[in-house]
Amino acid sequence: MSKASRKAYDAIRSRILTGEFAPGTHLKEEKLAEICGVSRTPIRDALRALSAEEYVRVVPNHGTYVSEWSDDDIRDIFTLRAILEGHAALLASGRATPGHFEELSHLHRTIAVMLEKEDEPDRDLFVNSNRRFHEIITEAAGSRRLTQMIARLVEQPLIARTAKSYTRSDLQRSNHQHGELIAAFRAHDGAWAQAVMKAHILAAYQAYKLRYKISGTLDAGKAAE
Amino acid sequence: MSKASRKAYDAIRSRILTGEFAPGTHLKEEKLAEICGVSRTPIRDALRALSAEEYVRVVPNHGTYVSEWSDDDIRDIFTLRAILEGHAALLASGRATPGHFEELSHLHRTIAVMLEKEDEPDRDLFVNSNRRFHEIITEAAGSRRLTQMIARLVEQPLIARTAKSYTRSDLQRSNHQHGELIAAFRAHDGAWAQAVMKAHILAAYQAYKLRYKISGTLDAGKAAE
DNA sequence: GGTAATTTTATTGTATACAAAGTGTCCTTG
DNA sequence: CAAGGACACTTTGTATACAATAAAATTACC
Repeated sequence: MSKASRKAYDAIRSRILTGEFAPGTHLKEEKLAEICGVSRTPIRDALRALSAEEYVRVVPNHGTYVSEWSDDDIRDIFTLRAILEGHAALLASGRATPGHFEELSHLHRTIAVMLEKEDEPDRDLFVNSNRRFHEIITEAAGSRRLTQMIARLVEQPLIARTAKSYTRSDLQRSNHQHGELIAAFRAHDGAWAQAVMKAHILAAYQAYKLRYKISGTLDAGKAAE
Repeated sequence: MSKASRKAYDAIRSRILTGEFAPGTHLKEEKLAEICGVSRTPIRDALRALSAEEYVRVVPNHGTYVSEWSDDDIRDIFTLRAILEGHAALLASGRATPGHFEELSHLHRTIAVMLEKEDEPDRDLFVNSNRRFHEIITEAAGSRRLTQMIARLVEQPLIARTAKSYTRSDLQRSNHQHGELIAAFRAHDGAWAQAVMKAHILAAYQAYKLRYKISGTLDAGKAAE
């Protein structure tokens, strides 16, 4: 994507992420063009890209609307994340380099240090470190397609909401699981890494559900016999 | 997508599928506009859409090129198909309706009848029936996102090439596995359905590899303990 | 006064013209 | 003769004008 399109893409995406453009909002091209300071052409480019990533849905001849996520969508996202990131962890356990280990350990310690302090946990630090932690693992897995699929699932608003729903002990549990993942990687035990990653993500879903009062269980559970 | 864009999309996509636009080809917008009988604007729409589906890759300020698939890409595609379609089979086993059963059985018989004849197998019939068979299962799984992910993986040229690589006994094995999938669905045994589906796809990868002389094993194999 | 047809208006879709960026060639110069 | 720079050319990127479409409001007719 090039200059103006990129500018428009970033501007629109960030406004969706912050909630300035709420789910269901009808995004009008002319208005967006004005906001972004470019013409409608790159705006349309950006909207099509955002549509491919499910941030918006475009209805032909009607317009494009900010995506609304149903409880079923949320369930599907966590289910697929558990499956795909689990697989990524499996692959990464055989392919991670010393450089990967080092960065993972560093992030693990960073969060641990933050959680040891008395005051309110720094959730921004947690969200960013956590995102990077997961990114490293999917990168280490070494499959372009897998990386892209996961990236499209891990939409930021959902992650941010999940982190907000965490209690201090949830945060500690999460970081403990990160530590266990590192141990599994060091042992080159793919099955272990995969199991920890799945548990890690299903626990996140549980926290999310409790916070946002979604009922129902995760289908992936049936697979984990 | 609307009229002109759709027209361009279909025209370009079908030319990629038939090989008229070979992998690596530089697709020039003006030329495409001439071929499709529309202006460059909908052509660009179509190219961006095809890019999201990995049919082409667009290099900013240089142009868009028909995707070339490496052996690693092929491996990733089959691996991810095994995982995701396996999961779809798991879900479908709990959600398939009598209507689904009926159509699956019909397709199964159609292929069986075709294979009983003495003459050369009708590969077009096989490809189409097979595609529909898998489509029904992913639809029955009832997850929009999962359906879309699988659809993006199952690119037609790869499927067509796979079918071409099949011997008569491969075709029979494949259809036998379809029968076993139906049995698993009828028994509402998700784990069974998932296992059969994974095996079904990994067998397809094996046939593909033998035909096209790709070496290396499938990473997913490690997961199937 | 209500309903249906029609006009108006708001918004997206398409074409075209122009701007920017990159590539290669040819000329100049050391 | 080689290296560097300028220029021309090709191709993509962006803006704008116009066309098509769908929704809403208004008017006419029953």
